[in-house]
Amino acid sequence: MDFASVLQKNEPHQRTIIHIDMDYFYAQVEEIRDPTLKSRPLGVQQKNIVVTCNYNARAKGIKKLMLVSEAKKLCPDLVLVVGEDLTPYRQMSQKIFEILLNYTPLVEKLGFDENFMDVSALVEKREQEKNQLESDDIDAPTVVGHIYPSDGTTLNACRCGCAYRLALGTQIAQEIREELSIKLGLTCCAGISYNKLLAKLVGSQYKPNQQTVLVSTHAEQFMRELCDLNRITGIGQKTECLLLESGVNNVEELQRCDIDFLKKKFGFETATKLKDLAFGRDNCAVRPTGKPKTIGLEDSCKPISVRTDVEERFRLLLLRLMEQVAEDGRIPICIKVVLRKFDLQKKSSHRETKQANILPSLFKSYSCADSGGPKVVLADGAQEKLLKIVMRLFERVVDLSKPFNITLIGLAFSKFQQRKVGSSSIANFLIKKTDLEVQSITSLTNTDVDAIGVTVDDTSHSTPNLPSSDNEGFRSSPTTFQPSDQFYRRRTTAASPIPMLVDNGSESGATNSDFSDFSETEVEPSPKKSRISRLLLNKRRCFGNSAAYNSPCESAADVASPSKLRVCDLRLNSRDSDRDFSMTSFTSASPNNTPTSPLSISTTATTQTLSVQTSNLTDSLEDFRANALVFSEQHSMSSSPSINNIPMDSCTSAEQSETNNNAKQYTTSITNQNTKNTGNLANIPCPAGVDPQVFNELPVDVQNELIASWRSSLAAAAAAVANGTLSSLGPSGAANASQKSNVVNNTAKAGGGGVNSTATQKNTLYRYFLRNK
DNA sequence: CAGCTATAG
DNA sequence: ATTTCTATAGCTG
Repeated sequence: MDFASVLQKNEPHQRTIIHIDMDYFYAQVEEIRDPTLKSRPLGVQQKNIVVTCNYNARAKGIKKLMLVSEAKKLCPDLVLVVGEDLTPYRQMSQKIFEILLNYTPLVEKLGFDENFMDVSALVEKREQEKNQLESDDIDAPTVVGHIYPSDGTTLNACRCGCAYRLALGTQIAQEIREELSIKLGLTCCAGISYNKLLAKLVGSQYKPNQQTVLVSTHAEQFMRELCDLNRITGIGQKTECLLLESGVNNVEELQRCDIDFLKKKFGFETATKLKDLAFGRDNCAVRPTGKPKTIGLEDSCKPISVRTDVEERFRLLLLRLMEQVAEDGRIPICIKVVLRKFDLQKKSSHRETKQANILPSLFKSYSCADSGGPKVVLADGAQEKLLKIVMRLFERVVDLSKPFNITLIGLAFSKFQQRKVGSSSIANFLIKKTDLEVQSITSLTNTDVDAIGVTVDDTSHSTPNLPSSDNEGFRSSPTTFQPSDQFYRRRTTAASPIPMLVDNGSESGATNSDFSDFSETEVEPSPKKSRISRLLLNKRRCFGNSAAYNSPCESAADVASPSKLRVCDLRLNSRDSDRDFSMTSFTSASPNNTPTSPLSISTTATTQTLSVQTSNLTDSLEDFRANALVFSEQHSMSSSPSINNIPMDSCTSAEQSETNNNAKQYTTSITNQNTKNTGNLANIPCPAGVDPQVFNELPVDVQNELIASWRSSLAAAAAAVANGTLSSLGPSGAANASQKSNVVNNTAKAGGGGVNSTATQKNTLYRYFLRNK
């Protein structure tokens, strides 16, 4: 018995999969919104297309994706409902999804109107219940709905017991369909089989509002009878074309054809996959659908050739998009524009996209009394900032000095942060996964924020705003400290004993696109990270600290200082982190150290700092030192001090901590900001904003160079103020008549960032050593 | 990583 | 032949 069940687990038929496919989904939703439509031929219209229609309309010959003009000809009394805003369909889709989740957590959405469910566990439970009855009731369970093939074959062909399980599956499918009908008034089809591919395909055998089951013994035949290759999910137009070119015309020929022949044409992976598909083999799991990775909108349109029209479209898209983001509750840190240019040569599916990272501070998050968790809205003024970013991305696709025609405009948010509270919070992450101990949540003075003239928004959970500049809102990895990406990456760099602090250095925080977004104000190209790293490494070697350099932290530039973490940034990506946490066994942490949730912390008025202590601190000492440098570098461009805020004598004793090569000295205080320890000071004056600790460790020649570049930086800033210099911005080349005003407008808007960009745009040594102040 | 293509509904 | 409005996975530089 045990042996048999082990064998059974290795059978490819052990699972019970149900595919649920709503009938003519959009049209059904519209029928619910207006029940009088049920008795009439109904089509749902997007632009000039009838994207779907009910069965009354189908009876008149209306097909999916038919032109409106054509449909009207076929059926003059066709009722058309515009369905370009997908909100009602999205909401209904969500209701369906939630009902399905009551049967099993293993529900995977495929579009708005289809779902896969792995009901194996439910089936097994019912099997056991039946066995416990010990009655005469050992007959196979009644099969509900259609059986493939339709020749009266019974469901007992396979010895592994899959027929029995699938019969139970048909009962479950029936229950699901009934519930959807009663609770939502929706009809659907269901396919029941032992894998996703077959469940999906067999479900459409009988439509609408019916269900069909398929057992393994007839899978091959079933696939063969599909005939058309593109009926197989996974074989799209391109692949079908290639197969047809190769002389493979239908499923049967794909089943028969030489695998080596396929391998030559498609490579090993694809060839094997194609063969498997042809025979109905598919072992891929039902992957539970979580929060979306992107939230986007797009709008096709008749050619647009004026910048302001484009901007207006983007504004509307952004507002609509924010409704979804609000509902979602996560803060996105990347925005992408999607454009289709009118181009007869290229296919209409051809799209160009540009994306940019954005600051979380553009959003405000608040908890909502109503059920659904936190909501996210745009921060004050964020709409205009985002729109500016969007238009700049637009201008990277479209050369405004030439005529253009845009036929599709899209906007999408991605890279979502997620609030995590409780067991998966970041502080627990620190406690459990590392040797770190959360010592205290100390209040960091927000003078560094105030000093640069920014008001901190007490009421929001958003991060403090960065100084006002034309680039405000951009999130640029190399210039702005944002820990979240590093958290994402940390998931895959598990080796480090201190995941918070160490990155394996393989990934650069800087990205080309980030910098090209900045390039309009940053005259110099972005500093090469490797250059900084090498510079730092060399400095270390001067001090003979090579041992510390053999630590997992290879690249100083990739390290983030935990002492600089803003608690409100401590959000993890939802699903990924959930998975990682759940799959990692932790030793339990002291409950007393269970931290306040990031949410509540960040509501307080001051910026917060996580102060941490590590037991093997000596090993990471060098990391911390490196952090000081790196963070300064990251911080300098986005929060470059205005001239008024550079204290000429800032290297006073209070600001400086002791110069000491002994690592243990660091254990008392990692965050220099909180250090009361004034220590003995080096004689060399330290440039403003540079960590004296760091400064003092530099070779004399570098110190001198640093001071020199500091002075020149001051001079530049002074000059900028004196001249009222504005940053040069953007392409202001010859504009044709219709776009001239746009260009002027564009230039006028460039004013914001003047001093900053001039003062620190030089790629000076000083900039790299600016401290986080 | 950024951007594109293929895929699916 | 190809359209609409999404969303994801995977490839490439």
